[in-house]
Amino acid sequence: MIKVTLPDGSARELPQGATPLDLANDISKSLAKASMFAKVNGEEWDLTRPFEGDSEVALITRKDDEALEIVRHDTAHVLAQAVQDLFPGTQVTIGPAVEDGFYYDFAREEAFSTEDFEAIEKRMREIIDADLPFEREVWDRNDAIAKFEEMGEAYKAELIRDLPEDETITIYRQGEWFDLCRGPHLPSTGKIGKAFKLMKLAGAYWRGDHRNAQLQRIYGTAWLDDKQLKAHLHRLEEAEKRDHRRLGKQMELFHFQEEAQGQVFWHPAGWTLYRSVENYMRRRLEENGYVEIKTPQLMDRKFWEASGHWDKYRENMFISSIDQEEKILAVKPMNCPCHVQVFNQGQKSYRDLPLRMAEFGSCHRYEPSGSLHGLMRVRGFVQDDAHIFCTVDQITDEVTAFCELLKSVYEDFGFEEPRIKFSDRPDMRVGSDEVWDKAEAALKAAAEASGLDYEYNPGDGAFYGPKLDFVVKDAIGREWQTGTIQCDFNLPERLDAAYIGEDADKHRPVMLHRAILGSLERFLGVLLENYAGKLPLWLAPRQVIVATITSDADSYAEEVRSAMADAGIRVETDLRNEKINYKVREHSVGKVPVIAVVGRKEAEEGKVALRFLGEQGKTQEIMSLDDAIALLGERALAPDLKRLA
RNA sequence: GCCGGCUUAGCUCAGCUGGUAGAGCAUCUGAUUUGUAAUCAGAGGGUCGGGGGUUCGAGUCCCUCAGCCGGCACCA
Repeated sequence: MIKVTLPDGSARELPQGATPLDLANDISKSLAKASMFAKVNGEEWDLTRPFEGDSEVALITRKDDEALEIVRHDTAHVLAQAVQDLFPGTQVTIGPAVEDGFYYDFAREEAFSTEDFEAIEKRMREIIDADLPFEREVWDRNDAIAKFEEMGEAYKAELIRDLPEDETITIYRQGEWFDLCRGPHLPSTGKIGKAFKLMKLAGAYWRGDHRNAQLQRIYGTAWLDDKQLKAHLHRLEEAEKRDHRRLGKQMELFHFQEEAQGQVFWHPAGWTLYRSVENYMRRRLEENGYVEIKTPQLMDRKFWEASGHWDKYRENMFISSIDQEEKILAVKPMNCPCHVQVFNQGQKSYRDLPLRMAEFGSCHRYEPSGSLHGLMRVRGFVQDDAHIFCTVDQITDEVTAFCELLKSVYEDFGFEEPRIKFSDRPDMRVGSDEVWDKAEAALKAAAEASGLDYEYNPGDGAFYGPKLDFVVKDAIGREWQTGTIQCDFNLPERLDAAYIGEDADKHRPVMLHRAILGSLERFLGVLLENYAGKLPLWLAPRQVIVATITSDADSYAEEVRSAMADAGIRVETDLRNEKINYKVREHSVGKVPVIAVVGRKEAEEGKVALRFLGEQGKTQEIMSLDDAIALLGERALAPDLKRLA
């Protein structure tokens, strides 16, 4: 007999060779039915895998979050079997569970088509209906390699070869078909259910390296039941509606065209929004002790060579030359070398530090064509960039102050707290290891002093220093980096930045590269998606539409518009010969936050009827024009100005 | 950049196996003066992404280029 202990501390005796499933059945039939897999002494364990002696056991049921992961992983196995059944000669590679579903990467000469999905899904359902048991087998390493090679599964053989020597090689069978897999799996394919759907086809490099062969990836989504699946598909549809590219068109904010690939044509409404954000940011920077500068678009390549950008990013830099001159100018891909030029003018003293130098810096980068994505990834963009020149001792305070400012800005824009990543030295970098040790230690200490909750992202730092990145999510869960702060001991050296210390000697300052919004373009994209286009009053390009009910109210409407405009409200009239229903609908669809309805009654009484977006069905607020102006004027203030008021 | 898909009116999209293009909305014109999410009627609008080919004939088939979309890779 063996003794198993459950999480609540209770213990049971089971015969030798008993499995977690036996345990579950011993407790109750319903538990056995709901169980998906087990954790035995902390290790993930199939329900049908016998205990290996006395154990501590936790049964994971459908209610647990981890259950979904198993279902997805199992669905990936079923997908692989279905594909190999239908398309002989296709090699399998890897197929993990991911957020919302799973994928499987296949190697096959011919391309799959989404038209194949129907047949594949059908075969998958057959495999699930067959209720094939998942059977775990431990194999000898060399036998496994030989077997997979014999089967023509070169990728699988390579995977096994690269596993650590002491790793137990397990394969899982489902009927005739089997795959190398660590497990665990459900007891049988029937337990997976059918709440899955193949979603999309994509290319993906073997082991994520573009120098390797490209595989064909099939993405699917999988859930515990149809209701969850439907809900997920519905979420995707809703997310599509708040795609900033679609909103940009609907709200006439901006457009793109192929003659200026990756660059934005801002329309009047979009530019109004852009300026609201920029002006807000400018005030926040000023309030926080920054000075603002503006530097050239084109600069001699020698500065980029000195900084190291030319070596690392030459391929991604636009250059400019002119017939009359030999020299090559680079269109600036970033602002730091320019800021060092400003810093280097005149002699700086330790008393000047920390010097916080900001620029709404317009930059251009030749981003790979496949990476361009609406406003989120462009070739021409503006950063709310700044460089803080400071001493080593000042790093912690400056990082802390920066993080505080960033949090406050994000709050003003209505964002949840962003995810934070700490990235250290990359393989391709400048500077000695000693300098990197210093920079990483300083940044980490500062992050910890600021009480940041960050994840470690090894090897992903900038080539000149480690960084903290701030990441937000878009409408369909894709993540975009916005803010950043980077600790740099290298560029001051390479670009010869210096200040005179207390000791009257020359010293190198540390540069903290930092941005809060990152690229204004990207931030606006994220902002639009975050609000699904329904921007708060202070950001809305058109804040109020004065809509008339009959033409009798035209002159009064103009009076209202003019008074509101004088109070600084962005307001327009709609005097068209249309029904009020029509106007209300059109401006609501157009995401105008406030519609001021005026008819004969309002004109006679000097009032307006305010209707607020997103409050459909709620009664309008009727008030005097003066009260309306006071109310809207106050509500339309940017959050920082509201705090001052 | 790589893999796959898409590109038809200002916008959103139909157009089967090849027989010289269609809807809704928008626009314009007229009528209607209207009380909180689409008033009615009429009209105009397209070298079907560019180039090349097959064919008696191409929006439809083939090649090629570009852009966009979805991933991957990249992201100072």
